[in-house]
Amino acid sequence: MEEGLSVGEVAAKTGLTAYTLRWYEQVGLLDPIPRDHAGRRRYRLRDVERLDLLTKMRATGMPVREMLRYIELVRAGTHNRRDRLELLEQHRTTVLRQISELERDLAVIDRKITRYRGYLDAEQTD
Amino acid sequence: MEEGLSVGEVAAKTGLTAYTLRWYEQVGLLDPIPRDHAGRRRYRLRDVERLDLLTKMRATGMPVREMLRYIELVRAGTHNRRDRLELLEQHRTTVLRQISELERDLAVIDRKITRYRGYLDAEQTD
DNA sequence: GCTTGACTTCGAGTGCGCTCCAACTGCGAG
DNA sequence: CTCGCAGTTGGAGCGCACTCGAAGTCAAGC
Repeated sequence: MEEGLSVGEVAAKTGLTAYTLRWYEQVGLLDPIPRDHAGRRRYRLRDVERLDLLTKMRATGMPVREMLRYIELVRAGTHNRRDRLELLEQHRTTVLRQISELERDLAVIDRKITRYRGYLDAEQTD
Repeated sequence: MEEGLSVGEVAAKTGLTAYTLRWYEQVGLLDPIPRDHAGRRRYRLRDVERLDLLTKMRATGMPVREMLRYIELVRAGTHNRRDRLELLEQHRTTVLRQISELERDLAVIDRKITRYRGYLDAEQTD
């Protein structure tokens, strides 16, 4: 048994496709993944851990461009943790705003739903 | 003063661009907008009201394709209000799931934030 | 030894939702 | 009367985030 996970295993684990995993590596979101003797990727724990964070960033709407900014900070060393923190906190604020806008907009749709329910109840009692 | 609003006025009101408004009409999200004697669009109250709903649908992540399905139901008459209601309720469920996923994913990012704060506090006290 | 299937690379293609360009028209202000 | 601006059309283009096709390699199972 080889060390680390294959691209297919990581795909299954993260919910990303193998295509996307290779593309993430290509654009620099992942560091070059080590290969086995046959040239196949073996993802290490730290690669998978990074993907855990990256997928959460994506899922909360962070653009790939900004994820890349973050990763470049990570690569640059530990002296810029304040910058990373700031980036994450900014994103956090964005997501919270996003959530409250969703709630606000959903309320409008809810009113429409209520209206339709009213029509249908009225029909019922005809 | 003409009846109704110009495309620019509606753009300002809805936050959509004039380009997008024309495109919505073109793809069928809006019924053909009446024109003044010079061929310029004059949006009626009902057009703007529909846009109010459409923008909330979009903002909550409904694909244009599905908005179109809804509008086609609206155009088909009042006998399918049950279908419209179902579509809206389904979207409601989707949005609620979306919100809770955002919250769940944000929690992971929050943990990272907490970690960084910890590092920085430790540095501070060095 | 051959097949199957998961992997490799590179570059091209896709779907979505706009966004813009070019060329033109018509209205109101100065 | 001219200028500038807001509008018109049809079709092309764009940015994003993947997604796929083609052609090839390798290893394990029958």
